[in-house]
Amino acid sequence: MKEYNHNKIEKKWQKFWDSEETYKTENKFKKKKYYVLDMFPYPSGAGLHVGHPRGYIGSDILARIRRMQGFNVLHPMGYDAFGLPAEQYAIEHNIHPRKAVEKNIKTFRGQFDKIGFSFDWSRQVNTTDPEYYKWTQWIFLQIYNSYYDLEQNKARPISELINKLEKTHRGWKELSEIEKEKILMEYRLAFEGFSEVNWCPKLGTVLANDEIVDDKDGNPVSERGGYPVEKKSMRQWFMRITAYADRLASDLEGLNWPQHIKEIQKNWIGVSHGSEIEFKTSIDRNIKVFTTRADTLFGVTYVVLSPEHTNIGEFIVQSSNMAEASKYIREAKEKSSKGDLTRDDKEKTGIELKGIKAINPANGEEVPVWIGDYVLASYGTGAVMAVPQHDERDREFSLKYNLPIIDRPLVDAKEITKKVGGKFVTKYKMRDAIFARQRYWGEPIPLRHDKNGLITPLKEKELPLKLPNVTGYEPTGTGESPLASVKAWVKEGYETNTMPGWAGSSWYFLRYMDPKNKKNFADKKNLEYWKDVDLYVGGQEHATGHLLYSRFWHKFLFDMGYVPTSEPFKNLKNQGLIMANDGRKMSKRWGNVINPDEIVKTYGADTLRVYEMFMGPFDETVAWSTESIIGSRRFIEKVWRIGEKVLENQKNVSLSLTLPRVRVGAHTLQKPSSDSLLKLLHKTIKKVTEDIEAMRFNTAISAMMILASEIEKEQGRTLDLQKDPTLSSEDYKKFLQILAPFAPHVAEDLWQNLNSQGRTLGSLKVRPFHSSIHLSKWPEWDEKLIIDEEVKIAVQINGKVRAEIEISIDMKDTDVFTLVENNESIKKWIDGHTIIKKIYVKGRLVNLVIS
RNA sequence: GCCCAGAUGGCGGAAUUGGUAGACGCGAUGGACUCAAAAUCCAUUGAUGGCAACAUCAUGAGAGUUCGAUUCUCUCUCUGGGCACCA
Repeated sequence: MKEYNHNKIEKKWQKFWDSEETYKTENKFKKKKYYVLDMFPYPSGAGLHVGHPRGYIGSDILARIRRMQGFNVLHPMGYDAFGLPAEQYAIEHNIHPRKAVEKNIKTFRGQFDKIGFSFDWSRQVNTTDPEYYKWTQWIFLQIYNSYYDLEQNKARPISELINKLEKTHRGWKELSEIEKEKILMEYRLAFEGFSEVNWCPKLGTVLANDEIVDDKDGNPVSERGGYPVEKKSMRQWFMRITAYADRLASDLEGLNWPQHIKEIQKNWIGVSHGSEIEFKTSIDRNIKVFTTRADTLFGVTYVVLSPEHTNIGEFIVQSSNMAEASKYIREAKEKSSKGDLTRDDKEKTGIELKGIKAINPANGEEVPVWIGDYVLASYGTGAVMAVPQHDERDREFSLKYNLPIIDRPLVDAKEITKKVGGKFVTKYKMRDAIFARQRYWGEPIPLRHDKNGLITPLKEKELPLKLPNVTGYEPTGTGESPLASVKAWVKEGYETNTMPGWAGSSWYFLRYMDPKNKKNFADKKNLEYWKDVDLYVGGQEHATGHLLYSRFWHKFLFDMGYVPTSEPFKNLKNQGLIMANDGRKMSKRWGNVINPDEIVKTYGADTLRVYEMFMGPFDETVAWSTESIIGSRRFIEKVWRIGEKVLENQKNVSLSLTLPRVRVGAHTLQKPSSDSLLKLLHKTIKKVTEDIEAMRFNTAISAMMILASEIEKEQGRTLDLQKDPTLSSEDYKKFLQILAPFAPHVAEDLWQNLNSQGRTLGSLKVRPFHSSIHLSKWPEWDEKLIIDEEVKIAVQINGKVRAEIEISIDMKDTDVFTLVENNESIKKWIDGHTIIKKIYVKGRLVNLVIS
């Protein structure tokens, strides 16, 4: 018997698949398609650890079974290589980011190849490739040149808006280009604006909210380094994602995604339906408030404005405590470290605007007007009607400042809104997305600014606008992108901000459909054929980032008629994390990282794959245990041993034949499988098929382990007695086929050996080539074979199991009860008792309720 | 604080719509094979009592519904994740 040498076998077949192009996907438009996608990785310098492949193995198993089931499978891989870490790495190692990315991609590819994935590498994409980001820029321009038409509830070209404005607004034509631009900027789906950013002078960079922590005095500092952070207003590019808030929220319902991911997105979008109500005041200014509780309008005791409210100045100048109020606002702004978006949850403060009263439109009551830092300027109208009786925050504020709390009856929200002339509106927590980074390593934004500030988009033929080479990637220290110090760049008037990391990843799944297209981001025919992603596998950390942004872009492309579906990912599955042995996340910093290369070297890729799928449920967090891998390795070895024996037997039979025919082969001349083993085989085929489709890989493997053990036992018995296996090699091949998605190398090796043997005619060697097991037809199970006619059922007395009996599956319940009541071990329990109730659950159990 | 998910042997985990809790794997103990070791195979392995047949108790804690609850309901504890003054 040959030794199981995983290194030899795995290398051999990886080479074979590569040279045979086993996994190459053609656009066969007649064949039914299946698109299995992994979230493409960011190729970091650290390479893959053992946790990364988990999702890829799961999706690979799906890709393989679908291929065998006759689908035309698209299963691509690529790299999301723009972004801060590459730039950081470049600075630290003094190497151009492009070079660093190239190097890291090579490492990644090497690691991928060792694990035996069935990716079609001819479709690889790389977001930093100018041929790729040309289309990222192109999509940006489409978004820039569009607005959201509220009547049609979809995006339309900005030219349509201009037409409308020309017709309806006489003065439009007289406006200067700059003035027009200003107005249009209010509509464009990609627009320029200013925003307060978290500026860290020491790092010379802008930080995201989650990159900031509080130091021991409660002051905001950078997470990295602990340097002070301040606010700074900066020119930015934005994406008007809020235009899609409603559709992004409501379309979630139709998606087959994990419930909690949908929940996270829903909360993030934060839809609330309410009313906008105007309060007249004692000065010549109204205060518009937003409320979801118009029914509490009679309970209003004061009105509060945010310190950043747009009209705050006009109120302050008319108040009798103007100096005090201005001082309060200044302090409030300083206090809010992370911008008004997420003011720290400290104690609420406020100040009354003395001398100004607001009038409750419901009953004409005069109430005081306050400024309070618990009101956010960026949500609703930036002003709130306070009802301490029904709102906890208003109550807290009232208690602190000794404001009255009154109990008034509730009224109908709709009626009262109408009565006071309010409007029904929907508000969202979600903000427009900032679409600019003051960084080098990102897609250049394809726009020109002229001296007067007029913006012109680049023409399509000018794309891609390639990143220029620079001498240094360090932040400029002024907050501007390193591109601002490239003379030629600035001379052309090119935008110096680059796109954020999520730009390239918002549409890459479309590029895989037609990755080499030079005329379009993808050809229409391909887009219509591959349509959308049937299964998307990735981590749940992208719930509010990538998964939301790509839905947004996709909806935009759908509105404009570029893609055939309004949602990109029909089904989504999240793989769970693999923690280290010590229960912590795998990280260089804890020194607990396990490299898959080492596992592959010692145990083999097939073992790694089986183990990672066997560890636990696919979507749950599990801890790595190198100790436990051995179980998966033993299983593979068992499969190997069985295979070697099948091969041996086949050889014996074929030797005894005088004139074997090539096509018939030895196996068909063997005895059919024994009943029980055949039955088990078919049950296993069913279980594995169904489990893979539901991504219950752990139980699928468990079922195959049971089958393998049974086969080996049977082999042992029959070989010892009569040298005649009871499992035909045809049946054994079916087992190999269902194992193939999990352990593609061993399965292929044994499959090829079994197939090529029958083709050897004495000294006449037939070319030992057979089509791959991975392109063979997935075995079917025989429903008739699976049914158990005799079943063991439990007999319970008052819910406690007292005996077990064997009955035929279609026995009538009365007969079953008779059998049970005459059973010796049951008799002793029912003697002297009366049977109150008899329950028979078909094929499962009998329960007798006795007094 | 609010929202979501989860808790089962020494460990990872199984358990169709409520129906024999602990499949499968790791580890452990004993045995076979071997000069020996490795590998492999066999047996045992939730707890307690008993020589045993067997009995009792067990799915984070407590209650409830039910003939029957790991599964459904309520309360609580802990763990993981999300949001964090969104009116």
